Amino acid sequence: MTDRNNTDPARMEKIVSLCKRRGFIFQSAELYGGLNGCWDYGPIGIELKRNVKEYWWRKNVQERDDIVGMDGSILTHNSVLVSSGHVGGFTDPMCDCLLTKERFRADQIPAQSGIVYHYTGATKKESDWSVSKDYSVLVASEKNADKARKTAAQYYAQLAGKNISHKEIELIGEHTEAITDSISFNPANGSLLTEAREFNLMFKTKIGATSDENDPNAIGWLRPETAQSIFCQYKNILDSSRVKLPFGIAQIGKAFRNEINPRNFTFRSREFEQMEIEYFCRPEDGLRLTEEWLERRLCFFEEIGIPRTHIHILDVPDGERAFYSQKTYDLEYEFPFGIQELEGIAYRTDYDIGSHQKGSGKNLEYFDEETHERLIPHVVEPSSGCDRTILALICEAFDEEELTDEKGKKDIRTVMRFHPRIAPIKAAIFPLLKKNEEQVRIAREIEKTLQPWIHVYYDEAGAVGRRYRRQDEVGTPFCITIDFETLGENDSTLKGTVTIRHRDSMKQERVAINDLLPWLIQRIH
RNA sequence: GCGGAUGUAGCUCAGGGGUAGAGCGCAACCUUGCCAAGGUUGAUGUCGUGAGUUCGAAUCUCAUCAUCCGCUCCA
Repeated sequence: MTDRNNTDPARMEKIVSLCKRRGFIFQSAELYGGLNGCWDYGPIGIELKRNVKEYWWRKNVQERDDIVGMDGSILTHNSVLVSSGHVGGFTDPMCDCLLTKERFRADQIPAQSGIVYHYTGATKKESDWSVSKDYSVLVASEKNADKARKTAAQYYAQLAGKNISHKEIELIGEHTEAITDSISFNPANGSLLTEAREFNLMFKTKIGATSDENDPNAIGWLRPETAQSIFCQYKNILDSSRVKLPFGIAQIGKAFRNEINPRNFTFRSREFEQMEIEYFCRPEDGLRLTEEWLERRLCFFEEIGIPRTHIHILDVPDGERAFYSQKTYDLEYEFPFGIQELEGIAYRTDYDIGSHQKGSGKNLEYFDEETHERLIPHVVEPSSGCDRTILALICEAFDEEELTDEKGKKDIRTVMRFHPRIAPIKAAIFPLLKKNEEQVRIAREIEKTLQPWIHVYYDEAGAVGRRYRRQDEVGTPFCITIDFETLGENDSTLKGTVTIRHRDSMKQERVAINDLLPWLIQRIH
């Protein structure tokens, strides 16, 4: 098994740098110092992202009879997220140890009893430094008074500054108190913890110009996941689309989480895009369909250029899954900053539709025409992080190839080895020499012919070798060069053909201009 | 949120209380008959932002924002 902590920061830095240099990804509001956890896609990056989203949509909606699409609003009704459990449960009450600064989940601290030593402040011996700040230490009994005093002195020594020893601290206002079942103290050292603070990971907003702070109807949220709008519209889609169990609803869209600590380039962002399917089924089919979706999703990643050998399948064990999930697979990718989740495939049982039936008071049961049975559908959810997929594709594609020319000179070629079907630019078109009017004319004609069908790029600047290398850095799989053979010089049988240079092998072949479009479409579809 | 580091041209980075630097890249022209870095010319920076110290700050101090590393977190 690969070391989960095997990281390569230097490689990641090169990737981030290339992303900026070539217009894949920029930091949001960089002009103003940057907005933490937000990123913008540039001209090349957006093409890559569109290609991935369009391919996902094609495979999961257009090429299937049993899945339909939707696009829900980002602003979300308060009740939706109350019913789903996000308003109450999407928070982590956290507190910090005042002495070690270690962080704890407030709800996971064991209750403790003992004697608390309270202090109101401290002074430093033989100096005029003093501080009046309350602090307390919990110890098992009064026999541990020395330990309590030492811990308190360490705390105040820290406040006094660097290089101050706890032995130089004189404590003020000591008094004791017996206490039972307290969760205010660090179990490891007895130090007082900070007050538990709620970290709600959702962005809250007010709806309406004259909204009242206290009116629950005026509270709105930016959705923390796209799934809830699907669950809320499940009944409308059922009634309007003539779908029958099992069926799916697919959605691609933005979601927002106020992450405590955005990290690792676009991997953990506060604003991100999800590609989700909620696949509704009968209870007895849930586990089987979870396995089917796992396989289908692995195929998808393979088809866009991430081989399944590069994906780690994590069968999330009991106790680590969300409470409603009976089975969850995490698909993880080996990023240069570590192995991290790309997609989750979760069997969510009837939790979602059940919660909204309960929360709304409306009947959301499915009526089976054949068996005359009413049931709450179960849900299998393949949920993919779009931006994470893009980042994985960029990391997977990035390559620095060492070349040696015939004179023995070494050279590094930076090349993005995207699968042609997701490559931002499918083909670049070059006249061999921009001074040759006939070559330029034909190149422009080819550009016009291909443009309605595929994304192409025309370039005539500098030597053709340099233009090839420029395209390598944005991952263009094919370069079309209009040369002297195209004009019929040297060999009249080659008239009307062009050179196609392959990105990965750098090999060349000749293709007739009239065959170009089908030749390309066959390779990029 | 805590601790450490960093922030100077598009990228990578050097420098350093008194005129803003290099390489690559970019633009134009020349050259170029197929894999970048040959020639000539050129553009680009409030030295992350704000405040303080100073006759003078890109340089020193503080704050702030952002990025990276380590913790923590990721229903």
